[in-house]
Amino acid sequence: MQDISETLQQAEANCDAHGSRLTTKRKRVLACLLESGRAQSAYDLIDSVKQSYGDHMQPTTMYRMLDFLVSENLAHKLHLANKYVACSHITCDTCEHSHEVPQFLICNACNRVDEIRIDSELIRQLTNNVSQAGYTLMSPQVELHCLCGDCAAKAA
Amino acid sequence: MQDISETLQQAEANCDAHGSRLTTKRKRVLACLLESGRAQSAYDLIDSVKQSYGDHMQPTTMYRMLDFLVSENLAHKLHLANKYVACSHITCDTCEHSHEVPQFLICNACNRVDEIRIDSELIRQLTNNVSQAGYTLMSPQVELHCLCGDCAAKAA
DNA sequence: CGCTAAAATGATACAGTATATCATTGCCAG
DNA sequence: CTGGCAATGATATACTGTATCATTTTAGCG
Repeated sequence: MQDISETLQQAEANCDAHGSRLTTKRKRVLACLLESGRAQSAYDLIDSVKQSYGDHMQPTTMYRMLDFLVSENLAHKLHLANKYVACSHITCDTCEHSHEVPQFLICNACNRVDEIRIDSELIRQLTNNVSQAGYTLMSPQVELHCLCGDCAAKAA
Repeated sequence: MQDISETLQQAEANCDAHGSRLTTKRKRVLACLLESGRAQSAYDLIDSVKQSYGDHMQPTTMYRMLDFLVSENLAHKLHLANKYVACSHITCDTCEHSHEVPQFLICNACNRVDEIRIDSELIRQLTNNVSQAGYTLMSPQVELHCLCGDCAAKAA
């Protein structure tokens, strides 16, 4: 597990590299996402930021922060859960991962999220299914409702 | 394309077979889903039922109807879109399909939905990914944001 | 430096999705 | 025919997300 402030620095560097700005507020939201390591709703994050920094953000503001982070590939929106999660590849040097199709495993119980890479052959088959059915894939992101190891153990 | 009233009869028979009841209201909701052939939100369906039958259902009621239909495998909830769609396998004689992992292709533009079967080898790989990451799959349902052929043609 | 345009943020209101809770009705087994 | 359970009604409210317009901050430029 990487140091969070280090990750934030890297994120800022990534933004600088193509002329966008990781402002204080944006950084706070990202920091909260990184610290929790879990998926959080926009409203969860409003609470987190308030808690950690005493900064009360309006919903509109929070959604703007999140849109920015997602557009910069610093975070992902999980549509299945209506929550957001930090990208697990921020500190990778290149953008080689950003062009892969991510597969998200979302723990229904504790909102822990693991972002794993899908085998490219598997993606090929999925998209093949899609085009055979006459559809075009828009946002190739696979999300699955799961139970993480810890929560499965507790439940048993 | 199968006749809708025939599908409804089959659905009722399926319910009877294990002692649950496809009441008038439940049947109306299912009929609306079948007629449209598209994904509809709970509130869309309230309008549809009102339109077709003059029956005004409260949100609470509609969500109960939908929970029932989903639990009977007569409909599916599409979490990506927060919408509901009729199961495309109601009229299959056995429940052989219900144990497969469905893959839903959702048209972002017109909400048309196709439910296709995923190759079992592909499922094996997906679930393999999941268990290697220490997770247990809860609701194995793959949903993908797409554009259907018609809408892609219009957009061009 | 001071101006200006664009980017970022603030503030208010509201639309859309979903659930909690308690009351009432209808059905059928004994 | 009645007691209990399944189904539905009714009201309120919580959660998720967006529209709109105002204000502040920043970067670039003469």
